[in-house]
Amino acid sequence: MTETRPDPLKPYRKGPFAEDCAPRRLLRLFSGKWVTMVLHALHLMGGAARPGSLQRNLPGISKKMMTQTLRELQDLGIIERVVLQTMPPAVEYRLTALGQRFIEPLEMLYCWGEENRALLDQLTEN
Amino acid sequence: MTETRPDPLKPYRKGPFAEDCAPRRLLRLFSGKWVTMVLHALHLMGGAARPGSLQRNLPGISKKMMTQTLRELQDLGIIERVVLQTMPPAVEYRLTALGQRFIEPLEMLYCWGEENRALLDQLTEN
DNA sequence: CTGTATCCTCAGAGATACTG
DNA sequence: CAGTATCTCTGAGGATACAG
Repeated sequence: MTETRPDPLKPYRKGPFAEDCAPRRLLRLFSGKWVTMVLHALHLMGGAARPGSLQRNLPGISKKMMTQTLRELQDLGIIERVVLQTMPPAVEYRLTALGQRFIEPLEMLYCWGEENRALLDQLTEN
Repeated sequence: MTETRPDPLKPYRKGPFAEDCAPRRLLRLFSGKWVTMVLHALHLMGGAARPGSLQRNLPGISKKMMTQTLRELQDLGIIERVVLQTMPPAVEYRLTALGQRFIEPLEMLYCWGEENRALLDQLTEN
């Protein structure tokens, strides 16, 4: 117990390409299958949307992955869950101020991808 | 044998957030654990580098993942494998013209990440 | 030094059914 | 409609030993 073993994360912390450097953390955030799509959709929908609406706009996502992704983004402080005081009560998710900031690099990527579709098509498919 | 089952990819192909739209393909390319780090390192090293050198600059990557990532990028036409006619012969990998183009969005992300380290630190860690 | 071949683990992702 | 709870499974990622 309390064995003295080498920190398994240590090797990642050295050098100019450290595993947990800022850019890498951004890339990790974007590496989930649905995170970027949910954020992008949320952005296109004006920064706020109801779960059902989101799900209908993201064909292929399961209810589980939708909830899971929303929860993750919520825990990160990127979106917030708001209970609307309507009758009957409704739920919607909104980009936070922090979340809005992360839309910037995401939209950069989306724009680049759309403008350079030709390059992406050029990639040898396998 | 040639069963007639519903195309499992079909649902992803519909709607404005299609799974295989250009921006998504770019994001998928960048979602591998080492792809972006290898490309970024290669870029910082002048667009060409020997495998051993790359590996020393990417602490934590195993030889297997190194080879695998290089092979993948090579198959996509993003990098090329060059055998140097030296004595003894040596190998190096170079960004192709196509590959150079993909450096653009990647460096965008890296820059954004570095300039916005504060925002990334602000994410509620869990 | 470069690259391959195995084997293994575990987390991400999905299918399904159930609860307010 | 929103959300939870299980169960399953594929495959990305990693460790290790071997080969040219």
